Amino acid sequence: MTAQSRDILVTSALPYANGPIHLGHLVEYIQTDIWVRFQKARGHRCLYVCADDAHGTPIMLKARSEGIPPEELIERVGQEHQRDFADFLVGFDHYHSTHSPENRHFAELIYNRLKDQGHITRRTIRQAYDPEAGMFLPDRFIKGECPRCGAPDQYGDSCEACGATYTPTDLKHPVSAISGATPVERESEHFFFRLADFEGMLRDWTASGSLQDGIRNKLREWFEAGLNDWDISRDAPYWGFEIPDAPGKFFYVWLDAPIGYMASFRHYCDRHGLDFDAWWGADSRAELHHFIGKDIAYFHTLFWPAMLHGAGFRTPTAVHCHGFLTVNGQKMSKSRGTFIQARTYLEHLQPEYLRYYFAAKLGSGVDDIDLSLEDFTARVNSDLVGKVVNIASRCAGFIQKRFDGRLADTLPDADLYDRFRRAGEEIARLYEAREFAQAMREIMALADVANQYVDEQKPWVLAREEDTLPRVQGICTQGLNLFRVLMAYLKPVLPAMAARAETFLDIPPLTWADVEEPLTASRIRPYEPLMTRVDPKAVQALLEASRENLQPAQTAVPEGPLTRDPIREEIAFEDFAKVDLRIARIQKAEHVEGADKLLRLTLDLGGETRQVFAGIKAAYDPASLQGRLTVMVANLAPRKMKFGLSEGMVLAAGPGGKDLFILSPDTGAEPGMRVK
RNA sequence: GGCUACGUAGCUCAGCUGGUUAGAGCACCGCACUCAUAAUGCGGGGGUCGGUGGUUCGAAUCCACCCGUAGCCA
Repeated sequence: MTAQSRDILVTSALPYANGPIHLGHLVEYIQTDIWVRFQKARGHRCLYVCADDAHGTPIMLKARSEGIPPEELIERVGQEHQRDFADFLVGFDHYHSTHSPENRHFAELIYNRLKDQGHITRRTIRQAYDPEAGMFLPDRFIKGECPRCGAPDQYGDSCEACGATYTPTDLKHPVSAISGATPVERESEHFFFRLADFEGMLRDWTASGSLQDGIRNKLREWFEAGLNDWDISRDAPYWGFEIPDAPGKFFYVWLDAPIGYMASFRHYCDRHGLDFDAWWGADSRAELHHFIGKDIAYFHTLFWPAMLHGAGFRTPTAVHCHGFLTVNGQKMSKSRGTFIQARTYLEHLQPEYLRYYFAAKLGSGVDDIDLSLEDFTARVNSDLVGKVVNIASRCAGFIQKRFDGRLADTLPDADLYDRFRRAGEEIARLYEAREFAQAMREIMALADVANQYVDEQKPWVLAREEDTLPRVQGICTQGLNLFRVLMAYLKPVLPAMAARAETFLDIPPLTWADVEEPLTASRIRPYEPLMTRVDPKAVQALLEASRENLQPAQTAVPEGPLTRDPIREEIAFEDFAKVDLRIARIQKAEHVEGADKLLRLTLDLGGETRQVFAGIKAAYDPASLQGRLTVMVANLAPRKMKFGLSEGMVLAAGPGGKDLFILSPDTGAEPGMRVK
């Protein structure tokens, strides 16, 4: 049924070895793993490799702060990463490290070949240097005041308050984040990769149809802006590979990171007797697919193909970008408990819930996807347990009790089975195109049909009469066969549940081709629940645990709101009692024309309404405020403002700008209630 | 700030190159059923398709501007 077997090498981006895997990472590994499992199920030779990205300044500093050698840090984190991936059923064929002999070999090889062909140049640049720590400082390690808006404590590349971008030397009052010393400028010779040498080749590669539309647009923009040299060296002290014949100079971590794909595969080849060059040689006929996040598209669509081409290797067949993960519609947040680590999730919930939910939301585009925990619970329970598992569950009892576990010899509705079988073609096309969400929709539509079938046939009615009882065996055999087809289609997403289904049906591991023939006249085993429901309480516990996770981190930071803004002088109760705080419902929230910071709020006090102007425009979307309860100062003297009269104020915490947080009462509070 | 995406029912999302009364799942309401992990089936209510203006016989779908969200600016 399928075309000839393909050779497909697949990678996910290398996770950085200075911290744990979180749910945002998992979008990518789950997406890739589903695609790989699908290819394998279809009978292709598909290999999935990955590695830890184990070099660079952040790792060097983190190891230093823990008082251990970097080797020890990356070994430990590497083990943690692999355990997390394995527990999420991500099935790498090999997982390696960029701090490995293979990677050193390829980094040097590629560098030397590029250098021999004149694609490397040297140039002296001026850079911030920490005289106390004795090292050059990456932009992110310099802090100071924003040159545009004066916001304190901003990083060396951009301002979080006003969004300005600049270079570290523009910062006012810069300090090193490492030692606190004032950085000085110092000269150093750096090595550059001449990316512009490859513009023609890159334009051809871009046009070859292996990129998503959004990414192609982005590339066009980058081409128009012009391709600049890429700085690929860093000065000692640096944690990485020293550049050959250049003592004290190291490869920038981003140079050897993607080379880690090759190193990992090389290691696999050595163990399994594969011909590396057949996959990576310039004339390779194997496919090479990289799955990455959209934030690192630049490295994978420009530097990486250019490096490969320049060094005489093949270029990628495709680079697949995905978007970011938001939780409950917002960026993952430590304070909201939505910055969820893989390990924390595993302590509360099954990995396959998340695999299915991601599959149900992922398409081929670069759009962000949202993990809405309420939707997550409802979707998994309804689709997987209510629909799919239900088919097996409602048929199994009859076969077991009435027919001693024996399936009928033939299917009563061969056409229906055939319809399920033929749907596999379209579902495979969707998997191949990474349209997982659409594939899940197709599969669930079939699950609905299967439930309708059982409903129409009413085996529970037929089972009451002796003369209609024999038909029950056929109907339930039909139902179980429809379930089996669905399970084959879902197996890339739900490998563990598929394995339980295989045990239940007493069949060898399902492949895509198995659906060609129905399962008849065999014996099944006693039914056991194939999947249990998501417990909303476990979801809540997960959020709580994630919130707790960073308590230590927060207390470890010496500087907090209290040091910046100390508690004010003591007051008497009478002083406090003068302030009349009331619960208010935000009836309307709207932008004020011409106002930079203000929103106009119409507050319902449960009897009267007030107009209040609040300086929270940067922090809240008006639509998200409407209907919310909050707390206001109700007896504050009205104030005439440029845009109208403000009759009170709403309470909010935070330094300002985007970081403002208005108050919410617990459920039960009603507009007008006094807060005391 | 510039650029690239995105903004459709309470929630999560489909809607290809513009064309009859805008769709699905979940949630909600009613009915049926009781085999199944209170699962399933049938029916129903619910949307000014972010806003404003424009192109067109006709726009959720094209254009401009505005608002909001995300990413990139090496």
